[in-house]
Amino acid sequence: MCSTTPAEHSGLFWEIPPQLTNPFFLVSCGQDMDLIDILWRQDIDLGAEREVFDYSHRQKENELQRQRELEEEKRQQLLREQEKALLAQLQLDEETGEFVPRPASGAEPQTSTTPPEVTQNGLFTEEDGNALSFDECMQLLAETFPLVEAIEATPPPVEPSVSPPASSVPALMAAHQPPLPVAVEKTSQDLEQAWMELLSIPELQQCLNVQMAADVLEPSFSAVSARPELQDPNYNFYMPALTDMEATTADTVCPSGYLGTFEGTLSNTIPPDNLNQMTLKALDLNTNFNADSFCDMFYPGLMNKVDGNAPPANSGITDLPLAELQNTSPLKPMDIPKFALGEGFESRKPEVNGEFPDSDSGLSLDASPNASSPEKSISGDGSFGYSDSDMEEMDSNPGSVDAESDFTDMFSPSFLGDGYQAPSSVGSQSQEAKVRHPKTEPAEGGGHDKPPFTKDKHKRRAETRLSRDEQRAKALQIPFTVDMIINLPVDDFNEMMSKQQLNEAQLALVRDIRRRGKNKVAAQNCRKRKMENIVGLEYELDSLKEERERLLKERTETGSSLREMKQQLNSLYLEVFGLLRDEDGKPYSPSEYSLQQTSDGSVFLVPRVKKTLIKSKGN
DNA sequence: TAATTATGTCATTCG
DNA sequence: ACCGAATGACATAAT
Repeated sequence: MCSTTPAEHSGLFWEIPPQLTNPFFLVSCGQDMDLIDILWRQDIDLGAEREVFDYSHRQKENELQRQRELEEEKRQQLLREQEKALLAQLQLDEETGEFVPRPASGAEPQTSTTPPEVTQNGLFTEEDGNALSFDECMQLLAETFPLVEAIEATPPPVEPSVSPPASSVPALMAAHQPPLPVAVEKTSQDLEQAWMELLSIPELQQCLNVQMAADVLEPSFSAVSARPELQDPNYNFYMPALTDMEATTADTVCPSGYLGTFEGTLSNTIPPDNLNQMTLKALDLNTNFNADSFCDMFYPGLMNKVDGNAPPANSGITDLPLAELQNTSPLKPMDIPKFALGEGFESRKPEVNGEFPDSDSGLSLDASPNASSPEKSISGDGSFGYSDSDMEEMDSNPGSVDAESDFTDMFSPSFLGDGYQAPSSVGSQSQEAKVRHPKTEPAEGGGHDKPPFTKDKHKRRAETRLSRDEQRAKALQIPFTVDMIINLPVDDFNEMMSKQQLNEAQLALVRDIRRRGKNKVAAQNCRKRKMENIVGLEYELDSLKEERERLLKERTETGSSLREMKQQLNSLYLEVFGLLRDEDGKPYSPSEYSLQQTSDGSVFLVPRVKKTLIKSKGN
């Protein structure tokens, strides 16, 4: 019966009795005669005999008695719930966060965990007919007034574009109910885009993280965290819901005006005591449409923080809360993997595991393998789980290097473990090289970057990253900076090492760090020199090419000049020879005479005949 | 997706 | 013989 729990109706939808507006309810619920009973009892002036409504007095009396019993039971249950609501806010958060039925109310059959199908099929038993009546009412109401009622029932008019929680509910319903107006989906899409843009703002993410850190320690979230919808397209609703959820506790952090809108609408409609109850009920309602999405919508922070299944692109966000968790919570480092693995998180997808930032720096990846294969947990496993992808994920949080460092520091002791043995430097390197990459590939391959965060990912590529050796040094708690280890002169380095009592693993690591660091610098210098050599050679090549061109040009010019001079000489010769005359005043024949110049500059006319004679004699 | 580039690392040689 | 620099070769990430 939908009208048997006044307290449940004291809130949002009380003004709209579904059983009166929806004929389907009367039919499907199968308790129309009970309703008539009630109506008859409530209004004695009905003017008609009871027999008009009843099949028989006997049946009605039985039903009436049963109805009274149920009402009494409901009333008691309500009292218990109200007591609990007044007891502690924390408990209420717990319930909403856990998404499970209220623990104390044994008389309450099924509420939030009731499968949606049960409430929808209309096959009410007498017990869950009462227990689910309000859910049914909510569903019917939602079906009858999908969007309008949800918003209009809240007195202060809320603008959909700035009220993610209010409008996201119908959006989620739309995923399950095709008859919804198209405008609703469009609105949700716009909201999605708007949220993507909003979430891409680092400041806003940080703002959200601060709040998330405050709720990290909420004890009951395992049921929420275990769900696998990491790629849920409704992820965009997480953060709005998060802000909504946390607006109740941390209004001061998030400046956005919409944070309190949904809260405000509820609080304006119902008394504060019923607020959480109403939230729970509304939650039940929406489990019919998209339970996962709705859960995510209301408890995103918990998911992000606890199970480490934060949407990968959001990995940068999760770093900070995790780090803060380490600092603020009584949890010990070793508790984290136990916590993550033992409380329902084992259902995580494998690739999601790798996606968790810092995961194999001691949390999830290396925590469990540690026990099974200790030798891999030594420096051999990429030096305590630090790998290229790890570095990438660690550095993924812009400006949170400190947080990451704290994180590493927190986990290093547990990482070393009792079975830790000093690796030989050579062995550690080779083994490290073997193990590191296969382990990181799944993490890389399992990326679920969401569009809003791709910019972050690109951005963080440019971030300065802690080198692997720096991470290793942190992991082994080397008391020196990598810079000192590498750049100190030999004497100073030896002196520094002698002052500190380091175990063999630390010594080996320090030696490797120094060797690698030196070699890294040497390689850089070598490459620099090589490049300089290449540049110098290229410059020299250009110079030589220019020289060659110049010489070729000069040779051409010289040749042409030589030809010109020869031509001039020939002309001069002919001119001079033409001016010569013999005793008879006749010109000399060029075939018989020629002009020849001696070394002292004198010019003589030499008869060619002699020449030919000499030549003939010589022959 | 393939090609190219940048960088880190190891092994080896050189001074 | 030892040590550190230099460098070739390779692997991997980034472009």
